Amino acid sequence: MIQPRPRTIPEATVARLAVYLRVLTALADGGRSTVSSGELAAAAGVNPAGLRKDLSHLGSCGVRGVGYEVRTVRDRISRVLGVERSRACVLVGMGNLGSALADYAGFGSRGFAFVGLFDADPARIGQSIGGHTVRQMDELEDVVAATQASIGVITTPAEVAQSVCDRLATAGVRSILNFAPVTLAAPPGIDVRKVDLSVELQVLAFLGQQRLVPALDDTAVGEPA
Amino acid sequence: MIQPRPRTIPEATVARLAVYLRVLTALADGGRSTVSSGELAAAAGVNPAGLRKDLSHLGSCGVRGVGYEVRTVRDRISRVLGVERSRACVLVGMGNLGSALADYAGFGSRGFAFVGLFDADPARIGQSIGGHTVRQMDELEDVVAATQASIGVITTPAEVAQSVCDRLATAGVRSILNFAPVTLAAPPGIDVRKVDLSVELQVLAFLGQQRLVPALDDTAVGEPA
DNA sequence: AGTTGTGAAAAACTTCACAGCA
DNA sequence: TGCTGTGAAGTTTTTCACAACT
Repeated sequence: MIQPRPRTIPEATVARLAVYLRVLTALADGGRSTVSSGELAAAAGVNPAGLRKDLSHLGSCGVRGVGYEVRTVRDRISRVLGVERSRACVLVGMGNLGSALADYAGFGSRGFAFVGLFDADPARIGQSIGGHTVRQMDELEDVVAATQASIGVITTPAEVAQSVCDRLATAGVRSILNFAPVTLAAPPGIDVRKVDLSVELQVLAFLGQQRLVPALDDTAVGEPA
Repeated sequence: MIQPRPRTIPEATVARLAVYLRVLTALADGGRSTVSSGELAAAAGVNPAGLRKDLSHLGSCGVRGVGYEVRTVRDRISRVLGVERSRACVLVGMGNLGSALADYAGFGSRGFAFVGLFDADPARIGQSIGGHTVRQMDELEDVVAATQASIGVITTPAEVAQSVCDRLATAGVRSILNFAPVTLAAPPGIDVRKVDLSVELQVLAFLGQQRLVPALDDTAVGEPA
């Protein structure tokens, strides 16, 4: 039984492919035609062998002794990641973070189009952010249905995030990116991914602190000096 | 105080501890005195056995047959994560995202204090965001030195992120959280952590698309067109 | 009974090392 | 020669299963 390419690409690989795609796009724009795994890996901050293994998941297309053809690999990653077709996203919660996302041009070039911005605060409704008008929550279901939006982004306060999640799921969104600092429960079949900025900072702080400790080995963790 | 425990807590565990801490804080505020690993795990979105293993890294303190004492575990995680003492952070790049972070109250309660906001754009200098005044880049080194800031957050455009990173590192910052969509090179001993919002969306989109595909099995991903 | 703490098994991921090919 | 592609080894992380304890 021949199964040369397992149909599933590891999640860790997918995340890195997105990074490679960015680097390759920049290289292609700069007129570069080939790269070696070493150079590409350095630019992406990963190990060269790992990069080669990642690329091998897309039925890889390097040339031994030479390297990878920039545009070929770029296009192949685009195709696998589905960047080619644009995906409709709705964004709920137009506070500072929501506004920042709505206004960030980088998403458009990566195949994401915000087709609806929503907020519960009447003061924000009607405002224009990143070329879109903020709508009231009532319209959420209709917009999702009309635009076939498949992705929802939640940037609301934590208290309402779950109910927004429920509404998005019911409305037909299939993937949710959650910035609210709560763990969301979603029906099976709905993919929820969480980005927690405080957690990132805390991990960073912990690692930084840990780097200093191994000398003073047995002083307990929290001794104030 | 004997310390038979290995001094290193796995990074994956650290990230989850931060999540548990949030849940425990909410429970404590709600007057709850004990939780089982099952309930806590559900609230944090993880597997109960994994949660127990995570907590075991802090010399765990559950009661068999009963569960964990909410405040005890909360305090212990706080101590290990170093949330108790406040950490000085500087933030460079006061666009939408930078402003959102500066204005987010959640950081303060988690032990992070922004002690300096910086931007290169003269139009932004002097503005007040989240109770702090935006300063010009010239002052970066002085502020880092004066405040002993150990964490730097980069929310600048990609093009200048590397130079900001270099300046932060030279100024004495030891950990950097990078939101700019580039991979930064930093001197050894400096910890860089990256949050890439586009990558998160792309992974989400890929996983969503992948869920639909397994039917059409052999239409190859990489047919050279 | 009910729940923790943890060794041991399993899975996922990373790195190494080198064969294979241009 | 130089660089890719990949099996194999190594490491980390997750999951399981159950003894230990209240």
